[in-house]
Amino acid sequence: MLKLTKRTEYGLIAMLHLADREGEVVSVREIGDRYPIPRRILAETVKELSRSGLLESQRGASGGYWLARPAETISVGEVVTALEGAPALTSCQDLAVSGADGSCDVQPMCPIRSPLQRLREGIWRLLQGTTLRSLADSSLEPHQIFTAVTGEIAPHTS
Amino acid sequence: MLKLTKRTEYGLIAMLHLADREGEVVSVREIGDRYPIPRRILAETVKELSRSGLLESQRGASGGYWLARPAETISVGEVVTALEGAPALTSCQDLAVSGADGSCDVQPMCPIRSPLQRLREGIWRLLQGTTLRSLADSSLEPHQIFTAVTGEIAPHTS
DNA sequence: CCAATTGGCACCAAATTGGTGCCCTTTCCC
DNA sequence: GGGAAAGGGCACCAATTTGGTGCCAATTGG
Repeated sequence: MLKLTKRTEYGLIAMLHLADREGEVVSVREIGDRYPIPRRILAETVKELSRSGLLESQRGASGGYWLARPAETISVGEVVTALEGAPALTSCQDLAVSGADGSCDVQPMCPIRSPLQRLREGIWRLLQGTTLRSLADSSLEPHQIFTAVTGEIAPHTS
Repeated sequence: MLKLTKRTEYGLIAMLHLADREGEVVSVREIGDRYPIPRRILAETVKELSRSGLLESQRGASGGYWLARPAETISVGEVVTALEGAPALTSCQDLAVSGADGSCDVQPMCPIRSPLQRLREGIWRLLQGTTLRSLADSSLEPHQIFTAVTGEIAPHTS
């Protein structure tokens, strides 16, 4: 099913929120208070993003998370990859590993003929080409961010 | 998980095969003999494509399926939609229905601000912009077609 | 020391996927 | 007319994926 998982959506929301607070240390509690997301899952998700190196964290009382890099250098694709793995193809690696027809054995040039692979790659490029900054700069209210990502309406936007 | 279902992959393979035999009536048996796909599922899939109007069929002894329209007018997006439904957003319909913030109530103009929606739309456009013909014209051998779509290796390419 | 916060696992229920079984209907061909 | 070859319709099933919890340990500021 060509769509992102809830966890990925949550992750994007969190990343967006952190992008908005760039420079500050933000706790999961704060993020959870703003969006109708199961706090627990949010914590899991953010933890995962931290493990993947997209976020950095500080434990303890006044701890929390923050973007590991500037928002304009983090792509949606990276978030997706971190939370649900690279979209199967990753160019043509998969084929190379299984020892396919032999045309794309060496990694150097990789204009895989398979047009469908290219299609998938196109999607991938789309994701990689969209940065958190470009997402955040659309001047969206918190609840709008939620709506934008999930397609649902935020119940308790507080 | 940003990826197509097996059924969709099978569907694409079948459509590609039928595009190659444009003008002829092709049975599921023939398609099934060429690719390592559970015949049964293939039949289900093709039936579905027929119900969606992408294929036409003829019952009886020498029956089979054929493309309902020229291969250059059928997009990958249509096949995907037929087999796994339209990718959730279909522009902004979903939001409008649920009565969101009010900006996109009327259907006329729809430059939804939500950039993520646009992202999903971009993917969609990619799929809609790729025709069966453009897929088929990459001069692929049958087993290469299979490999292209599934990312696996065809066992009995016969 | 205590409360706030992140870190790590194991576990679970529901939905989605991938795949079968079984039988009916239509049509060609002998 | 009858049988074989095809498509059509459903119901059903097992494995995987998703979405979500429980529970507790480790860190750290006050």
